[in-house]
Amino acid sequence: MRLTSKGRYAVMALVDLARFDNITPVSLRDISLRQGISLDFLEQIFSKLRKKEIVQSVRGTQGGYILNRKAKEIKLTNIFDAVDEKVKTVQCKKESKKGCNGKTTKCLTHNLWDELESHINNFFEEKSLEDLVKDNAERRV
Amino acid sequence: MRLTSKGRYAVMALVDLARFDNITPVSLRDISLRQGISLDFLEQIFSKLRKKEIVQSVRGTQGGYILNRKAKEIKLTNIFDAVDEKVKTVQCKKESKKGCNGKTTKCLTHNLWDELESHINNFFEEKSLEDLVKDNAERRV
DNA sequence: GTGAAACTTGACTATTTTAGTCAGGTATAT
DNA sequence: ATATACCTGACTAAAATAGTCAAGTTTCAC
Repeated sequence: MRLTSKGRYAVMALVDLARFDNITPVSLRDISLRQGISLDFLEQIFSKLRKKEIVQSVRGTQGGYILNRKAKEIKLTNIFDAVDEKVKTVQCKKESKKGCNGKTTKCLTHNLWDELESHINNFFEEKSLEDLVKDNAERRV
Repeated sequence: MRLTSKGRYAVMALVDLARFDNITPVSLRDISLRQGISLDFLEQIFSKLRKKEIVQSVRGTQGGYILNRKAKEIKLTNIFDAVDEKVKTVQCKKESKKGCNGKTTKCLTHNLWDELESHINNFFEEKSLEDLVKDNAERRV
């Protein structure tokens, strides 16, 4: 079970972005340099974040991105959802050969995986960008 | 973030195995048929489970595998550990370019990933094979 | 109005991981 | 003996990952 770079980078970049005043746009180039993430890759990620209205773009010189909502209102869930980072524990298809369709007939461990998925998603639903920025500020004191 | 088949199969197979009396060995062929898992793949998995002393093998005709410990004492952690299913949330290397070594200088989100890892591992440490078998028996009533 | 900075988009690709397969064994109950 | 079942290691096709690359468009600063 591992987290993909796309998901990890998305969060890293947004925490970086959220540290600023949210009025002056921050360029991806700066984030790229600070976080050591490829600029091209960041562009892919931010394109998705913008489509899901997590960030707003400002084009042209001095442009960049700013948060589209308050840091408090952006949960990890929203970020992961935007970049298609999903928690997948089961593989049972609608028409499984072993009769597991997730409803009437479940495989021996179906409940377990559902539980695990919820457990992880709960974590993502509770954490906001604000939490992360604060946690960081404290550690720097 | 997804669970690999190896980890999922290992748990499925062990739950299947744990339903029996733990005296008569259960053959991989049977598990393979019941759970729809390739026999060759199961052999790989059980080889690892045996090395970590989670199951015991009985060779020859009428042979198979039995649990090497009580179902209560086998936690998901043990199973995942045996088949090298690891929870990996960070990628920070000892000598990262951005100075994150996980100790003195941490990247902005290092704590978060550590927390997430613990959160998931807690789940695995609490669940035992016995829990899973019981949960299943109840649902069948 | 002309650069340069920065966002925008889509296609492409090398590498790694996954999820097995395959081919040979060895042990033992009947 | 022989069939059943464990045992081992090497191999491989397919999918996912982690980007790169190329060709734009927009807008600020001068």
